Amino acid sequence: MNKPMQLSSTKASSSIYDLLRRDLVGGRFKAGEKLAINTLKEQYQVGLSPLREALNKLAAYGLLIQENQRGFRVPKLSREELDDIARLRTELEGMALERAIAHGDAVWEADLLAAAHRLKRADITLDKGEEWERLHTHFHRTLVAPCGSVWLLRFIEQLHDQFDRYRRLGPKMPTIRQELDEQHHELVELALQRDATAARALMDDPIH
Amino acid sequence: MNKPMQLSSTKASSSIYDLLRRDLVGGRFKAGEKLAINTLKEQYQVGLSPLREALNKLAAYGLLIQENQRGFRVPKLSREELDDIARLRTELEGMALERAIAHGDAVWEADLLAAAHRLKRADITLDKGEEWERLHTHFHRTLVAPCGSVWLLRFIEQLHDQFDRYRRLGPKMPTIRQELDEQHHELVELALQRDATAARALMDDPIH
DNA sequence: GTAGATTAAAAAATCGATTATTCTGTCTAA
DNA sequence: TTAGACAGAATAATCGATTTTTTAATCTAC
Repeated sequence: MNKPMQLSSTKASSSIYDLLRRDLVGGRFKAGEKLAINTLKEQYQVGLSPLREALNKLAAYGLLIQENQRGFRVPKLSREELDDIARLRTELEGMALERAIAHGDAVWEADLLAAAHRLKRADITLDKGEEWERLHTHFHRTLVAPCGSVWLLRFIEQLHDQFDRYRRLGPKMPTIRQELDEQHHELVELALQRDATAARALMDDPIH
Repeated sequence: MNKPMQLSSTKASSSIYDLLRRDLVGGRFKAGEKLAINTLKEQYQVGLSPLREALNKLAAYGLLIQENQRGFRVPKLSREELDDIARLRTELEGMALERAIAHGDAVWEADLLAAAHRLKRADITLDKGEEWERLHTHFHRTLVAPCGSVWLLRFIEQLHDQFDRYRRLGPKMPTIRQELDEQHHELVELALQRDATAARALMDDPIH
């Protein structure tokens, strides 16, 4: 009972990484913007070393561009890249969903129903916001979780972040929300029925 | 004529990253090994900051594990992960090859022939070694280059590195070389004939 | 003897300051 | 007027030292 037993890591480097990642994906930086390290240092109240290490990781992850001797920059958006990301994400998520349907057990079914339900509630209650984003991410993560491939999940996560950045920074599409509701519901139905073919076909629909 | 005009980046952080990546993929570290930062610092003759930034990038890339407050570790090998990597790599390369066959132009055909030829020469001449590895990598990179998806290429590269690490660290398979020769040759043939289906079928063969 | 506490040594993470590079505005020569 | 050179300011990258945390070894109470 003596040890404080710190449950979550209090490492400066990790937490600044999470914060920056959230803000980059959340579109709180302009595309193409140059990051002023000293400004960030003050804004996030961290030292230079942890900050630089976080920026390096984010660059390796693809949320930042690291230029030779001139610091870090937020990647520009392009129509071509958005298409690339959306298409590849569709294909990889489809692949993962097929495998998840083949391997997922009863616990998965329960988790999936729960995630879908919570998302639906949030859809009705809240207009938009961080909470909805969190639940939406969680739903998609749950959907493909038992696919059995750590690397596939890793890539999907990465593409998800990229896609979200485009969704937040790019022009808004107001009608998406309702279509999303129905698609999510259908996906759950098909997953529970283990209908891999139909689920994959639905997944190939670019909006989800 | 005054400026020294440094052609290649002389950034400590970048070069140590490349070196470490090469050595990790090349199997010069034991799987599961803990990296002693101070030892690395001396071995590679770099400062602490560039070294740590490189290690952070490698962790984000998946060639190192970063543990809470206890430094960096070389990932362990597991049969399951090898299967995961090999399978996913096969699927993604197949996907990329299909697209490359659809989009590749005459320059690609020439590059591909050249890369295949050089690889074949190296196969005959050199027994094994860094040069063969370099040419082998280059051949596979050329094969999928015009697939049109930056992100797909990025993931394939990543999986390629992972697979190579297993190939270098895991138990050796002596008969692979010859099979490789033939498969490479066939792949070129099918690519030039634009036979996507057959090429993909060949690609699905786990050894290549 | 053994579990748990205590402390010393080792290592990782972070900080503050220094060095190297790039950027910006001004000047000069054609 | 303008292209190029130059100097000063701003910024990025790196270093050396300090702080924090973990690991290992030893001790103490039961």
